[in-house]
Amino acid sequence: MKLSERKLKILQAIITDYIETAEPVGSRTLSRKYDLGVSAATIRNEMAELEEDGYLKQLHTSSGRVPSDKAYRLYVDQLMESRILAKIQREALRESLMQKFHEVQNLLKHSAEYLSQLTDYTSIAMAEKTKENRIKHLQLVPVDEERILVVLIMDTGLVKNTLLRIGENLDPRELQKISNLLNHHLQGMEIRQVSQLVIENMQRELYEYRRAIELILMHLQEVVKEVEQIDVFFSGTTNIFNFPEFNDIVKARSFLAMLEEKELIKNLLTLPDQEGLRVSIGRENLYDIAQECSLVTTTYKINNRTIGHLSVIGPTRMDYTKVVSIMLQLNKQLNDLLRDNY
Amino acid sequence: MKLSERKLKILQAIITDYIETAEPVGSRTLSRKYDLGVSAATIRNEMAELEEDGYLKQLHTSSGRVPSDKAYRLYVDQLMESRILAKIQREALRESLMQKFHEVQNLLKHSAEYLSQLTDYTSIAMAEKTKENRIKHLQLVPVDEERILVVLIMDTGLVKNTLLRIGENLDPRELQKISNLLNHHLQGMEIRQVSQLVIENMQRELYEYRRAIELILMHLQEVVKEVEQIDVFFSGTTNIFNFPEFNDIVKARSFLAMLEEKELIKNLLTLPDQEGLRVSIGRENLYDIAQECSLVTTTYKINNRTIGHLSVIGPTRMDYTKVVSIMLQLNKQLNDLLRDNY
DNA sequence: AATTAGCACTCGATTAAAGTGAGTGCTAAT
DNA sequence: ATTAGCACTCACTTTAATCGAGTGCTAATT
Repeated sequence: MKLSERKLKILQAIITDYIETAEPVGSRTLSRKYDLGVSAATIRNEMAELEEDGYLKQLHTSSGRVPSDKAYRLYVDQLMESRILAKIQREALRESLMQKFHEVQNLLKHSAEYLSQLTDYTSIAMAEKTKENRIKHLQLVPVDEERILVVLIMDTGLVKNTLLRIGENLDPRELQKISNLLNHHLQGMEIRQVSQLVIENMQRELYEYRRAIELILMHLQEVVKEVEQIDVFFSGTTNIFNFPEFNDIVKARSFLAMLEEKELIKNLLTLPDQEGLRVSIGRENLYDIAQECSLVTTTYKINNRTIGHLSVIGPTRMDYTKVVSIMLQLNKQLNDLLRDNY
Repeated sequence: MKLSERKLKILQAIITDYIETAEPVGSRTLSRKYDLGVSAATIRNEMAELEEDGYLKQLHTSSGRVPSDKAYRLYVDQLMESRILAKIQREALRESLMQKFHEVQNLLKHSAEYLSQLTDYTSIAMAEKTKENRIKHLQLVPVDEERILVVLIMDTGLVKNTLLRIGENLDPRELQKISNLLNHHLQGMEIRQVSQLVIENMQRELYEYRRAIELILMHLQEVVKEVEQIDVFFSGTTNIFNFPEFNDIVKARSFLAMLEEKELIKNLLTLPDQEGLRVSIGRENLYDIAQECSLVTTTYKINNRTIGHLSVIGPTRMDYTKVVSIMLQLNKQLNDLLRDNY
């Protein structure tokens, strides 16, 4: 069942108008505001049919109509035309990203900040759990007589450093020796894979430091446990107050409460393994609280392993054109950066 | 002008009741609910005088009365008796903090999480700018052929690591040599103090690596610039929806918007250089938007240098007794931890 | 002299009723 | 097939009426 050219035109006008005004749109407004070449009465008839087909919804008998999730889906898939960001804006973006690139862990976070500024919606940055990350390098750094700093570099660029109070007083040369041994045995492994056997092997090899080795490895296990917590960052959360759909305190509250549920956010962002950019609209989201929201999400990888997601979340009445354009741009720039640096 | 015993008793009852119910309290409720030994009429007369003295406010002629900031101040300074946390709770807290202690940077953040959970208010963790931090140790770690990891340890326990793409291919021994040189010259200095002269000295000393040395130092300058941004973390922001005073969308919005103003938050938390615990009530805060809020703030130091602040923020009608008790406990535990580890 | 009971009064909050207007569906004319 | 016309619907706004917790004042009581 395909929609006629005219129905599409009307539907597009309705969606555009509703995205702009957040008010249910009626036939009269439509015929006056948009040049559709037919009268209000005709539009009324077409609207009735669009409603039958599930593209429009009426809040009550005597109100204008509002696009359904199905309509937004059609809009995103077919009607919308993505704009290209101005070149200046593009280059400013690139500049800013470059500057923030020193610390990999913060890249997503900073990107989220730009994203919420550019789109005026709320943005989410989520770093993937590092469960399956492999050790790339491990370094022991002396801090003072009592303590060392353990620096752990993963293959996805994640760097984790933690203080460890070590009983013995080890000089830098000794530490280097232990570092070398650890690197030799652990490189390319997942930390959780490190078995008792491997530990014993190492202890045998450097018998005089067997206590230190044990301490360090116990410590690493704990650190990894900590790292496995989901790391979610938000920007522009108060932007939702700009949207009439959240103007009621209960809605606003439940939106903000939703953001605090890390598990839920994680599931919203990671759903199917889809390439590039994903738009999920309203009831397409499996959680009740998210069914009046839409998300536009992109996924980032290093070495073909997902390192995180970036997402824009807002009401289903979202300016998809704007958001998608901006995210496509950002996606491109970030991917370039990641490719060049990893 | 001192308040009579009876006035104090009445005032205390009013504050207690208002903190509990958030409703203006009238003379009748008061005489019924609290055993004050006098009739409602007498209370009415006393209340009228308390209002004259600025301890109570009336929203309109025929409403009950509400404590003023002045009343809260009196309450916090004289009437309130801080409870002691149950021993079990105390030990659970200690346990949790210990576990999160691996990374110094995250300690404040995690503390804030506990704080908002325990108090049911919003909590703020703020790390001090590191402008004046001194370099404790600096380590160059090889990552692969092209890049090294620069690990910077400050005397306040802050650790910062950043990737640096370095042109030359340096083997670990060479890197160690440069590390040593850098440490020798830079230890105990503030990064911003590192002058061109120092750099030239080092370059002369290790002439063959002069390019690497320059690169690293340029890089450090940039990193420090980045670190100087204020780092603020919140927990339990949606708790404010539990308070009737923020039940109106405009108030809730402006509260949340206030939190997003990092500069403002910084000024709220750092005001006077006061030891221990500080309570600032309503209009005592210099910013308009914060004048309906109270903050309870503690400051943390390492080596007598401030490393950060922890704060609980909520309506002036805050359960000061609860919040202050909890914060005193946490403060003690954290200080113990910091003393033992730094 | 201090305390208390009694009472008229105030004023925000709640409820009820009336009025408004944008939008619809249907019918008949074009 | 399209459009003008019209009666009808229903959320939203406005106005009026009522309610009730709380006060201040006065006169009686301790």
